[in-house]
Order: sequence, then C-alpha cells, then structure tokens
Amino acid sequence: MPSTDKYHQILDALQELLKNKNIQTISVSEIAQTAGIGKGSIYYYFPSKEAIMEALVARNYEKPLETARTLATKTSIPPFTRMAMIFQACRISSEEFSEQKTTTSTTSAQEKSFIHQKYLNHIITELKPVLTEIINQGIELGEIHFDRPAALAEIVLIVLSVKLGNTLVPASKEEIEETLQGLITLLEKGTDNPAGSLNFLTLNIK
Amino acid sequence: MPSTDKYHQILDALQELLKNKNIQTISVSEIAQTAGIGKGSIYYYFPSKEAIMEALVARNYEKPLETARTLATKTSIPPFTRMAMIFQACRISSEEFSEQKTTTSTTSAQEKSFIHQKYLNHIITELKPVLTEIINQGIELGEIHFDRPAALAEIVLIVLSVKLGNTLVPASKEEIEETLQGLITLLEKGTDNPAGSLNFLTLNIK
DNA sequence: TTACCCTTTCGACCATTGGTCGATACCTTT
DNA sequence: AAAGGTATCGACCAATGGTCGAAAGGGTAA
Repeated sequence: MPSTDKYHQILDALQELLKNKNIQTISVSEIAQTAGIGKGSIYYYFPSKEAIMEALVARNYEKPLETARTLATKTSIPPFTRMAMIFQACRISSEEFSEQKTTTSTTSAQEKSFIHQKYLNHIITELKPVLTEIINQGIELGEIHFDRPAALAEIVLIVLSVKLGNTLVPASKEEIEETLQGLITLLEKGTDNPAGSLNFLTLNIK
Repeated sequence: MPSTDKYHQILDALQELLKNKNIQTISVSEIAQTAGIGKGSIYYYFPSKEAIMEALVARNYEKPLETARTLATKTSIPPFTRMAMIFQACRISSEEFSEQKTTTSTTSAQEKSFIHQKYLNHIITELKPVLTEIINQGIELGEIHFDRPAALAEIVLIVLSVKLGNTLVPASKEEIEETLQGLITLLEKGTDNPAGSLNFLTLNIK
C-alpha cells in the first residue's frame, strides 16, 4: 500500500500554495515541486488534480468531524451547546484554509470559491446526519420544538457554510454578522425558544 | 460600439453546449464553432471564458429579475404571494440551464456546479434588496413579524438557491422537498404566521 | 474613384496545463 | 542473486485559454 508520507506531503504542499494563490492558478507541477517530488508521483497517489483538492478538504475537516461525532453521544450537554461547540470546531478548521493574502488580488478575489464548493458539499454530507441526531435529542428533551429535524439541520448548515466560508457570496463582516443574527433569531422563534437564548452561538463569528 | 448580434450568438452557443456538457469540458474554440464565428472574435466581445459564463447567467436572470423588481412595487398583492411569484419566475429560468442529459454522466455529475456558483452569487446580489423591500412592506402591514428583514431575505435566498439549483449539494427530489418544507415551517413560525399558511410556496417545487 | 481610417473578423500561433507512459530505481522475499 | 511487486520520475502529448498581426468591411470626404 502507498505510504501515507508522500500523500500528506502533497496535501501539505497544496495547502501551502493555497495561501497565496487560488486553485485555478496552481499547477500540478507546482504542487509537485513544492512537495519536493516528481510530477508523475502525484498521479500515483491521486487520480486527478481535483481529487487532491477533495482530499485536502476532507483532511482539514477530519478533526472537527471527529469532535462532532463524539459530541453527538454526549447527551449530558444541552443540544444547543453541543451545536455551538461543533460550529466552533468547524470555524477554526475553516480558517486554516483562507489566510487570504490581504493583498487585494484584483480578479482572483472570488475564484477561490472552487474549493469552498467542495467544502460546502463535504460539510453538508458529513455533518448533517450528526446535527440531525443532536436536534432529535433536543426534541426528545423538549428543548427544541420542530417537526423536521433533518431539514432544520440542513438549513442551518447551508447558511453557515455559505456565510462563514464567505467566498461564494462575498460580504462584509457586518453583513455576515447580520445574517447570522437573523438565523439565530429565526432559530429561536422556530424552535420555540425565548429570544436571546441562543445568542451564545454568536461567539463563532469574529 | 460592438453589435449585440454576435454577442448574443456567443451566449446562445454556450447555452446550447451547456445542455450536453459541463463547462469545464467546453472549449472556447467549441463555442466559437457552434456560434459560427472565429475564435478570435469571441475575445473581441468577452475578455475571458469566465466572462461569457457570467454574461449568460446575467442574461438568463434578466427577465425574472425584471419581474421581481416590478413586483416589488405592487403593494396591492400580499407580500408572501409576491415572494411566491418571484420564486416561480426564478425557477423557470433556472430550469433553462440544466436540461441535464439524463445520461448518468459518470464523473461530471457535479462539475456543472461551477456555473451555479455564479448563479448563487447573482441571485443573492440582485434579488436580496428586492426581497428585503417586500419583506419590509410585509412588516409594515403587520403580516410579517421579524426584526431583521435583510437577513431573512438572504437566508431564504441562500437556501433556495442551493437547494433548487441542486448541484452544489446534490440531493434527491424527496430531500429537496423535505428541506424546503422545513424552510417554510421555519418561516411560518419565525414570522408569526400560522402553520400551513405559507404552504403555497411549495408550488415551486417539482 | 481613391484614399483614409476605424471597427470587426479571423485563425495561426504561443505558453502552459492536466494527465500518460515507459524506464528505472528500490525493496522484500525467495 | 534472481524475481517481482512497489514507488518514482520527468520527457512527452494533446488540448486549452488567450494573443496578435493581418486583413476584410464599410463609412466619409475629396
């Protein structure tokens, strides 16, 4: 079986390059060079350039997903608190992606979105079942009143991914804050919780 | 000034090609050939391949946006009804994009998402202000109770774009239905409207 | 008609890319 | 030492997005 050494070397290289350039402008040869291996070897570990991206996304969310899955069983913690913890974990990993050069890269501003698309997909696929489970527990506990847990989970995840990723639809800090506050309010009213009771979710932002 | 004839010929060609292939596999030469003009001419009308895509998205949503803007002033129609009408208009235009060949295109299934990203961006940017205005009117009328109209508008648009576009996070018809029903329920409870009162929004789906 | 000029059209051309391939080095195992 | 699978490589290929100088078209003024 292929060594995981080189595999991660490649991912490291891509991550490094991602800090300064958007994916479309990163060539496979460049990744190889940065990783210090031959270009051919890349294709020994990955079937395509796109697969490298996907693997990187998966690797970056491995830890938060682990955390989330563990949290799903910790029924001693209130559901909404666990939700907040999950978001927090995701947020941290999410930031590793985009240390966006503050240089206002003229055209390429939003081209980075290609990877965030993968990221959105990954988040929804992996996190939705976990969050659904937690919401279900909240419903049983009587802390959440809503009859479509899966839908609720997905809505929350979609909005959070799109807004926190902030590259699919670029917006200012204030706009993001506003939208997320709106989401919290909507959640409070929608799950029959008093206004302000979910405010701690806001900690994620900043 | 450049004739709009050729300009639209190019857009038509791209739209035609889009029916059977995903963008990444459509070459500029191909577009030129389909449009019946030389490749060089393409770059006389558009600065880049990406710009063609953006122009196509914009053109396809010109009509529904027009409709939406008109609707924004029709205060005689109830706000939620107008919202439904806008979604309906968008839905129709959205379908022109993806007459997805039913052929289960092996790998390329979700690669079409590149264009839906533009589409998401376009929808949010253009439609959010309009929808916000309508919601504001609803608030004044006392039909909607929510203190963050802009956020509400954005949340709705994000979820709708992502789920109706259905390429950023591929899902089955049933899942889409479930999520949208959840959104409607959330909207009802969140805006202090009785359960079932917004069910007519469901007409969009199918 | 001729001369001029600006717009439009073109396709050969270029640099670069993602991906392939045969060669070859490396390691165990026999 | 022979064998055979595993890993590594970079020259190579077809194709792409984009450039460019040339030239066609067409309007105007003399």
